[in-house]
Amino acid sequence: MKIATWNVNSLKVRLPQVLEWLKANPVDVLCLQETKTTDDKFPLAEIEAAGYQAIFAGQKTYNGVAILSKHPITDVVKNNPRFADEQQRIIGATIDGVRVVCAYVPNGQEIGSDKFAYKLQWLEALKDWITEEEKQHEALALVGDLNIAPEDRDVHDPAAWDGSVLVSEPEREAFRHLQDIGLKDAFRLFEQPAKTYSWWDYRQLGFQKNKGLRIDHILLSEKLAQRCTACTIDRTPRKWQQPSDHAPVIAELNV
DNA sequence: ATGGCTCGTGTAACGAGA
Repeated sequence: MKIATWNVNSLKVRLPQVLEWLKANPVDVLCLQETKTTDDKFPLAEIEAAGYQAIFAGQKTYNGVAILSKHPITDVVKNNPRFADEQQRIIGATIDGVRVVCAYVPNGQEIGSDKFAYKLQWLEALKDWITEEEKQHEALALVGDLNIAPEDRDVHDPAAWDGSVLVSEPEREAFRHLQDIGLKDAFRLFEQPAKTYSWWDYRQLGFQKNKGLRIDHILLSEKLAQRCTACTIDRTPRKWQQPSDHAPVIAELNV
């Protein structure tokens, strides 16, 4: 199974690129974040025409997540049952025996803000819920825009980013707590080129200068990590015209 | 020091992202 995650920053704008990318990268499962569209406007027909089923949880203007799959999707869950949330940030399902949880973690905006507190509470509740899910599904993948660069090597300029949102110690601690419950960062299971990132600022030629962060992740339960044979970030669509600011992350699983 | 771009909304700026 090939599983991928991509923050598309508006599915309406990016749909042609999603279809183009799937044509070149026919993954089994593609998790999307920031679809920014209500469910009644989700482009289901186009996605089905490309050979994928889809489940989605969207809202107007902000957030929104979806899972595209070549294979049957069962036991769909929307949102974290342990955390009341107006924002559509989680969708999960079982596909080919793998529990897939697609997450769009809050950005946090600024250290000390209400949004930052919400981010940390959200992550704590996510960890509690995933702990329960792991008991029922030993093959589990938590994937998405986790909005945390877990280590300094995931940041183009750690000094410039020091103490700011996405790299702060409380956020990194929350990321480690996800590792404490057995989740493995698929990207770090393998030798990787230095300065590999998944997001680059639209401004100031961020991509051209590789001023990026690795904030999109595929985290695997221990059983699944043992069956992971590769994890890469595909920079190609970031070079396209009118790109998302994020690039897809792909993992290959021997399941 | 700040903002620098790209979304949606809605049709002008503005909030939000990261």
